[in-house]
Amino acid sequence: MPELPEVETVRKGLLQAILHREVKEIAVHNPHLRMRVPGEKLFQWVVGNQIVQINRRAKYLLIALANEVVLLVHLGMSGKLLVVPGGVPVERHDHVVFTLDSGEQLRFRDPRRFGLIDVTRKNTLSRHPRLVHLGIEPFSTSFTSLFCVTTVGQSRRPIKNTLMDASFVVGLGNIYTNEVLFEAGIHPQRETRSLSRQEWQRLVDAVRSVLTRALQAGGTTLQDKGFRNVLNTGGHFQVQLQVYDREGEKCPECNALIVRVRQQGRSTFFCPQCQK
DNA sequence: CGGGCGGCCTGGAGGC
DNA sequence: TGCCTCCAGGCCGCCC
Repeated sequence: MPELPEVETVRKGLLQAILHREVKEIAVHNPHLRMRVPGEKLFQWVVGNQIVQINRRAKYLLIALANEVVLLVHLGMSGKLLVVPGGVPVERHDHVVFTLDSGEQLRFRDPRRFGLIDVTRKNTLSRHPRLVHLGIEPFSTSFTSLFCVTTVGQSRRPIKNTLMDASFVVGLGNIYTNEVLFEAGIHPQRETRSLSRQEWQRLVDAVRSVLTRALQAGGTTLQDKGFRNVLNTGGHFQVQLQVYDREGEKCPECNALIVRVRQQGRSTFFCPQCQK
């Protein structure tokens, strides 16, 4: 669900909607997210401060305030950050509501509560326990085939598991990992250490290309309940998906039937003809 | 210590 | 119509 393109889409929406706004009020309706929402700290550190920057690290949104405090938000599976006009009734899963000086509200809505909200000081942000183990950003110029060979080139895990491991490279979830492997023509169950330098290059290129196109499409929204941006509208990349959620359909390249297997407890989709 | 896997959580889909 | 089971999946903690 929210992978890098979705989180980045939300970030762009937040830049338009809430940059330079001041947080006037915070209401925590349900603190029971993946990690307990630190209500007291939010009230003391966030209320009365202006939003001065909105960044992203991996799938975390980092909302920086004028007092050198940073709000961390992770959308988990079903989390949304919505910007709504004042006066709109709060819904059942609006767990945390930030009221801004414009009168609008920023709402964290998350039916499954896999999301996370935390607050930390800017000078210790990089040592935050949720950020400290994260791997490389896929759009970093340091993310090269040589980097991949050096860091995970000896691993015996299936390549799909490696790509989804955020301590290696961040931002890829199940949907985009399937698409990346298809674009690179690599079988998801290949042993990581069996990849040639050329295949790693195809993977690195495919990661950037798939993520770029998904971002241009505003992310992937598979069902009614799926991903939404801050204005509560969906993305369009689902129509460009080549293999994900297309079991039994024809491969767009060779017309072979797309296969689904279970890997790492997750659905894996691939073309048995094109992906070697 | 690399890495596999269970559990968290709810709503929707499908079977009967 | 209603009850049940299964499934979706990011990430952490547990354990081999």
